[in-house]
Amino acid sequence: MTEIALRERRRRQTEREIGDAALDLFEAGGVDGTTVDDIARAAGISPRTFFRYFPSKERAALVPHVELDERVEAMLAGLSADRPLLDQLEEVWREVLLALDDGRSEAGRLLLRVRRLMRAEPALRLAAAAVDEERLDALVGHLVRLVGADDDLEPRLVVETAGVAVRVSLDRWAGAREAGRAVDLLETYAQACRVVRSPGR
Amino acid sequence: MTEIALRERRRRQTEREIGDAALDLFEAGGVDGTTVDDIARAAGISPRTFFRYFPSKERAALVPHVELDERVEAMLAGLSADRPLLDQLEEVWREVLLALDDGRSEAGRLLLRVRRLMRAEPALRLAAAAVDEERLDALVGHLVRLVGADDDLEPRLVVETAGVAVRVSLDRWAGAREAGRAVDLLETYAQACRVVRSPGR
DNA sequence: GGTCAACCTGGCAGTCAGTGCCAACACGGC
DNA sequence: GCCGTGTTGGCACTGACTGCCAGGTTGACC
Repeated sequence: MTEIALRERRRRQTEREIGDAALDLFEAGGVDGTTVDDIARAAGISPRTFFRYFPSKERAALVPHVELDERVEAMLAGLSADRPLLDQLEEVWREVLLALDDGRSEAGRLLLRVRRLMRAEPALRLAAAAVDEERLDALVGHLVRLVGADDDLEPRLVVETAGVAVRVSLDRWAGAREAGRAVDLLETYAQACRVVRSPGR
Repeated sequence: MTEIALRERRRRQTEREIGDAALDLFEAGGVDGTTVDDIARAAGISPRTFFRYFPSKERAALVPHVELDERVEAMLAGLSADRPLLDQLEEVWREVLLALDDGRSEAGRLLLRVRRLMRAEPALRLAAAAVDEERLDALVGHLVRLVGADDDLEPRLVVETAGVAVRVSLDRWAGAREAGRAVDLLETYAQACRVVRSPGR
């Protein structure tokens, strides 16, 4: 029992250490300019061990934020079949963006670094897309079960649509921050949701 | 002049030959089970030459359909700033899907094979996502210039939203076809557009 | 018809990502 | 102190991808 929890905590810590090292190196020398050996050396582990923690070097920059993830999980578990799904999803993502506290919270600071990097690194965008795909697929599955649909077309479209608003908002936020401009993430997201809801002019 | 056109035609032909070989092999043994050497051998070229045609093995399965691409290009060039962009984009994509003729046209047959493969092959989905990203970015740039916006938030969201409808429709089409069910691509797309336009309930 | 220049191609050698296998090791439970 | 489980690192290997160079092709031009 406690043993498992202990190991889990240890694992998380190592994960974070490797992730931090990767992020530093990626920022300093680009993803292509950084080898797995570099990351492993910086994190004090062997390359072989690196691949026991991450399936690719890009993924090391995308360590999930456990605490935030758990909150999302809880919110998604609480979705109701009785209200429009898009409304509820937008509320959930809004909560998440709020938790980033414009880059001041732990999760926010981290995500800001990652999204900034992503803007310059196609390889990172790809890796992030793969992660997103998995998560959104799972979410679609959940929604299908929730509303008892025999067809996942609508849930899938709603999930993807909501996802687009989030992704575009985050990207613009990171881009503006990088350029020194201040952009309110939540306001951008609200605007994005508006556009997505009535995209014709 | 003519020389360039000739070389271009030659190049296209080789591209198609390599692409066909890759598609065959991917269908037979999966993407992971196929090496670049395999593809090169089947296409009668050296591995070194393969990489002069494609930047990765996955991309060999995603050879653009020149004829269709040119039509799309022409349609996108004819977009007007005076009508809602989403309406126009949906019309363009509708034309494209129409040209697939439910998998009976050359382009349709090819795309059906590719989309089928993509459903089983994450690596292919990733590669396709990278291609899409580039194209959609270019389209967003075009729209920004067209409407003279100082801000690409709205065009980007519109383009991505329209893209989601297309992608989801194609995926469902390929999936249904694979399962032996008949699904009308255009009808699915129309339904997807409807959902995307009023995603709440 | 021969020469020139601009490609196109293949081979070679090298880097690096990622994996299977095995031996050493850490550690909590007994 | 011993045991089982899980973690780690080294080794060797496959395979993607690249830079470089040495022929070969081909159309253009005299």
